[in-house]
Amino acid sequence: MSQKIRTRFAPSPTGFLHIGGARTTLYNWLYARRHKGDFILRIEDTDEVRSTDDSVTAILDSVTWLGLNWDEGPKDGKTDTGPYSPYFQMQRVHIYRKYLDQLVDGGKAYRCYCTKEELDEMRRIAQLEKRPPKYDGRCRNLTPDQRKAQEAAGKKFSIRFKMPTEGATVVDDAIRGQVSFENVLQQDLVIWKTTDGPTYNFCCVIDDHLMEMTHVVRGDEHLSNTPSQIQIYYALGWQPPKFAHLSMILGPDGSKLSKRHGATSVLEYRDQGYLPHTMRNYLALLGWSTTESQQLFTDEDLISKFDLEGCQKSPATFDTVKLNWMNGEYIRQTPIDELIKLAMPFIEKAGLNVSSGPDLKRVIALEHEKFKLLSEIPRLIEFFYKPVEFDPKAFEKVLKAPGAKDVLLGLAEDLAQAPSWTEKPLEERIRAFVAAKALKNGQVFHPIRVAISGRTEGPTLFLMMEVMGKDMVLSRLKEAAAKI
RNA sequence: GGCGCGUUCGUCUAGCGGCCUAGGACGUCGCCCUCUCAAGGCGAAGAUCAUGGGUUCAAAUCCCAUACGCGCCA
Repeated sequence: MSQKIRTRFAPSPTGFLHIGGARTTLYNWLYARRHKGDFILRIEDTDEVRSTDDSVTAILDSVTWLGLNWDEGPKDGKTDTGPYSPYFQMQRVHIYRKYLDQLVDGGKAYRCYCTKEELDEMRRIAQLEKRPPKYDGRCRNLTPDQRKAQEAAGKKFSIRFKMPTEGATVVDDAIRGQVSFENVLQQDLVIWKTTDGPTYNFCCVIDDHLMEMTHVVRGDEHLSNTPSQIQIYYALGWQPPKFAHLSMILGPDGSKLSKRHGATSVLEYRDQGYLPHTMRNYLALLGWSTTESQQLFTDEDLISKFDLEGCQKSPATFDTVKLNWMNGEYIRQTPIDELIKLAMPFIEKAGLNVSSGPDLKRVIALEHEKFKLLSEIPRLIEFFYKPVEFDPKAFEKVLKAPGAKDVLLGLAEDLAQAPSWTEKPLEERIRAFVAAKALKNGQVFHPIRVAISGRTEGPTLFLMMEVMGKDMVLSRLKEAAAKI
């Protein structure tokens, strides 16, 4: 009988959740969901200096917004829930201590009394001699007497893990296959700091084992640490989980995605008006694909098709243009009522009052296919709710054109008599007006559009007039004419 | 410096020895639709598969070097 799949995302709360972390979270989540397993969130806050509560909150908000629900982990910045609680590493230090003692007592780890200065010196000499700057293991085989002497001298110590000195450690990676590392070349890494605290590589092993992780899916940057971690599993008599190392995400210039490429925080994408589903779909495709090279996926689709084996080994460049296209696709698929709910915060933020004036539902429907970001909705609909602001170029080119003023005035008079203010009759009436005056369509249609919206581009004209309403259209036609 | 990873259209990718005169998607360009802008439809351009050697009747696909990029250790 196969084991229940358990995956985790284990961020350090030293900043916001960035795009790379979001993708790692997504892949872990997808894998767990696909196999009806559990997805766990764990906060790796052992770096007391850099960890902040705000970061914890930002990360939880980000993962929540992305819609990647976790089965165990923090409930908020301080408390958590699940059978393996606590999920905050700082609350687990006593556990790490226990296993640390076990390793030291078993001769698998040892006290290292070297000071920072000594280590720096060691490194300097190694570099001069063109040797790899590796810890030379001078404290590895101290006699009890030598240790006593060091401690009598009041020397502080860190704890190092004894790496095997021969053979190789093979990482069986779900994405990269078997990657082999020679043990001699690995250092005796510090698992407990002089300043009295466990190190990342140590906690990670203990927690992943105790929390019964079956798969560790994480960024590429951890691949080189994996052999050391595997050896710690062995030293504790444990079976390592299956690993999968994801390639990095690059900015448009080919360097690692960072702030200078624009938005990197998940929350920034939320604030720009991307839909969570867009992020899930786009991020899934950034480094993973199906053989049919399908682009648009429902969540069910994604869950049923996602697989670690289909992941790309090479780094991927984040492409905002494609992200925008995809967001447009999903906005178009969003029913109007739901879209309005999503758009309201952006409309309010822009200070646009839509409580009176044309029916918002109809206005949104008019522009629906144009939205790529929720944040651009206010700009595209504002002229329905605010006095017309003429685009200077449109004003010059269209309204200043010969005859435009007469057209607007004539039309205002004619339309005032219109018995019915709906799209079709309006179109017929205006076309008749064009014919009667022996004008061309453009000579009438364009000035109307600019007069009532201030711009040259916008929704289909006659329906826009219908939605705007007779009074607003007529007064705008007259106002525009007066300004020419 | 050592070790590790990577390299197919501008971008994301398909490809796992013959179906590849390298397919799809985004973007770009053209045409159609048309009251503008979008959306939509149709079509086009775009990759000597990083380079150089092998292996094989046959290589983007297997092997070996080199280059470049990146990561980790410090």
